[in-house]
Order: sequence, then structure tokens, then C-alpha cells
Amino acid sequence: MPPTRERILAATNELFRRKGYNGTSLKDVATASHAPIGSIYHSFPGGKQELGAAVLTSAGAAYLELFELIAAAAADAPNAMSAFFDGAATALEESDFIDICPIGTVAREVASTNDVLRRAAQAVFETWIDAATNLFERAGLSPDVSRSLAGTLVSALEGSFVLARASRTTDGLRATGQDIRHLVESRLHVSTAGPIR
Amino acid sequence: MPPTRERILAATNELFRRKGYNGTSLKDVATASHAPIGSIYHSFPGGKQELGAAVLTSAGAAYLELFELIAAAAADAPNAMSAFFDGAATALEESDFIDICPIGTVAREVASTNDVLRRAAQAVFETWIDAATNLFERAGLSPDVSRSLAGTLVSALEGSFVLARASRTTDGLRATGQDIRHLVESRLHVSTAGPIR
DNA sequence: GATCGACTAGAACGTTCATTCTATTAGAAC
DNA sequence: GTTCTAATAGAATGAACGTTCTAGTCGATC
Repeated sequence: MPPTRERILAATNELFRRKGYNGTSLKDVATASHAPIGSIYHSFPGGKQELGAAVLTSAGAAYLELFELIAAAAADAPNAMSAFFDGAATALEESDFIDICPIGTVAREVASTNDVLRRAAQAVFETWIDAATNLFERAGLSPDVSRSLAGTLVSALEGSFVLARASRTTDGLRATGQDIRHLVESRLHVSTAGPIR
Repeated sequence: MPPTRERILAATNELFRRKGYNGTSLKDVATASHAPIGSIYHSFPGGKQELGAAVLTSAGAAYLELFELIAAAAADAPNAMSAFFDGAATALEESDFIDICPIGTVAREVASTNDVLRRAAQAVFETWIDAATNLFERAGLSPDVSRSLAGTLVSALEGSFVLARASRTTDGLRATGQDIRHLVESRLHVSTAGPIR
């Protein structure tokens, strides 16, 4: 059995995906992680808020790693786009549509009411956008275009999770992957073979 | 003063944006709408769930109307894309980053735990995607490409709301608008002037 | 002007929430 | 083997939750 702190983080991560921040109680966390409430407060003295921020940060780091793995395995930037969305679609299907990034969920839910969690989510998104920006820059795009595309990629991923989860289908997710792939290809052609620049 | 039912819907709509479904209490709704709790149950006998579904539906219809207005005012489909995102960015800035679609928030929060609300959100997204599909078809794109782009547009909008709200900036929102605009232009060029089809 | 349904009003109820608290257990340090 | 800190354990607490319930108020209709 993994250490208590890890079990609590993992259980909370899953609960946040299913029920969001306000829908997850610490009793739920205690039950799912097989840890008493006292241990939650021992590992996270700041209570639910500190636990929430830790979950966002650790989940963000895990997704960043996954991002880099998929990007490294893809033949080029456009292929990486399809791979991101197809991978997300498969994960969603296999988990009966619960395996969706908890960060966007929590970010929307509490961005106006909890500045600590808002900043934690913002920091995570920033790491993803930085990583995607690097990917596009390495593919030959300008810093500005790369950063814009990175934001669009993360937005499209987060947004298509919402639609997929509401409709319980992944068709849209995969189609959006193709659209984003096409967008990146188009930007690459303009900048490397186009008449201007 | 508008009728009670309308006041309750409007107040709940705003509370959902700020705090999500689970974060909004019926006491909050009663206070914000200047209606007693009894009146909430009188107008919505099904309680919080029925109220929630009604908010999603009415907000969805309002956004659909807004979508059609902006699309009709734009010179063409690509211009409509920028207009959607710029309009959202302005609304977000003017409302101190709370004026973000409550539907995506609630959809992520309760999609796994409340099928009534999940279906309500799904139905709303469907109306938006249908409307956007029509827009792209009228611009000359095939039904398949149009529907895919429509899903990508809605996804990118919903997703960039999350990022904008977390970062409290609208730069990314506007940049994504330009990317989506570019994507639509690219699809139009391929299908109307390209060598194939 | 009496009657009646629609609406207003908020107290009451049982549950659940995040947090705090007091014990108890386990294992390293000396 | 004693000591001491870290971790476990869950009962206690007070606030807040969604819902139900009982009164009271309003305005139209006869």
C-alpha cells in the first residue's frame, strides 16, 4: 500500500473528477483513501483547500509528463495533436467518462471564490502552455504563433472534455483533434512555404 | 420587478457562474432573488435539480440567440469567429471574470453524478453545435467538416473560458479566436479553391 | 364581500459538512 | 527499554445544507 499522503492525493484526484471540489467531502476522501480524517489533516494541515491545491499541482505535473511523452513519441507536431486528442478519447471511454482532467473542473468551480485554488490552476495551465509553446517553436513556428496555438490546444482539449462528458461520446473529441491538427499544419505551411515571411 | 420565477432563474444563473452547482445554496438563491425559499419550491417543485436544469436550458437558449445575432452581424464565417471570442473577452473583462457560461461549469461538475443535469447540458450543447454547423454549411463547407468545426468552436470557447478565468486575462481568449478564425479560413480555401473536390 | 387558488414567508427537521479535539499506536533514537 | 515524535483513529462540534411544513397574504372571480 502506498504511503498515506499519496493515497489521499490519488483518491481526492478521482473524487474531484467525478464530483468536483464542492461535491467532494473529506469523509469521501477518508473512505476512498482508507485513511482517517485525522491523517488528512496531518498531511494537509491547511485542510480541504491545501489538499485541493496539492491535487491540482500533482495532477498538473502528471499531465505535463504525459504531454511530453506523447509529443516525443509523435512523428511531428501535427501528429502530436491527433495523439493528444485520441489518447484523451481512449482514456475517457475506458473510464466510463470520468477520467477527465480535474483541474479544469475545479478551476471553473472555484475561480471566483478561492484565490489559492485559482492560482494553483493557473500555474498548472501555464506549465502546459509553456510545454506546448516549446513544441511548436521546435517545429519552426514563431514564438507568438506558437504561444497562441498552445493556448488554443489546451483550450480545445479542456473544452472538448466538457462536451464529451456531457454527451458521453468521444466522436467530437477525435474530430476536434483533427481540426487542431489541420490548424497546426496550416500554420506550418504559411510560415515555412508561404509567400510571406 | 420581474416575475418571481424569472428573478430566481436570473439569480441562480449568476450564482452558478460564480460558485457552480454544488457551491450554490438555495438560501443564496433566495437572498439574491429576493424570493423566499417557499417560492423557489413553488416555481420549481423538483427542488434544486429542477431549478438547475431550468437554468441550463434558459441560459442555453439565451446564448443561442446571442450566437445567431453575432453570426448575422458578421461579414462572413471567419469574421464571426473573431466576433464570438472578442465578445466573450469583453463580457469577461466587464464582469470581472465572472460572466462565463454556467453550462460548462455545471456540466463538468455533475456529469457523473446527476443524469438529469447532464442531459440538460448535452441538449444545450447540441443546439449550439447545430447552429454553428448551419453557419459553416451556409459558408459552403460540407456537412461533415461543418459539424466537426462546430464542435471545435464550442470546445475552444468553453475551454478558453476556463483558462481566462484561471489567469484573469483575456489575451488567450482573443488569440484563440484568431486561431479558430484561421482554421475556418483554411477549411474554406481547401474546399472552395483547392485541387481536390 | 366572501371564496378560493396562487403565491409569499420563514421556522423546523434531519443530515452532512469542514474542522477540532483527545486518545492511542508505532517506530526510530539513544 | 525508555523516550519522544509522527501518524492513526474517530468522536464531538457548530454551522450550513436541501427539503418539508404550516401560516399568512394577495388578487381575481362570483
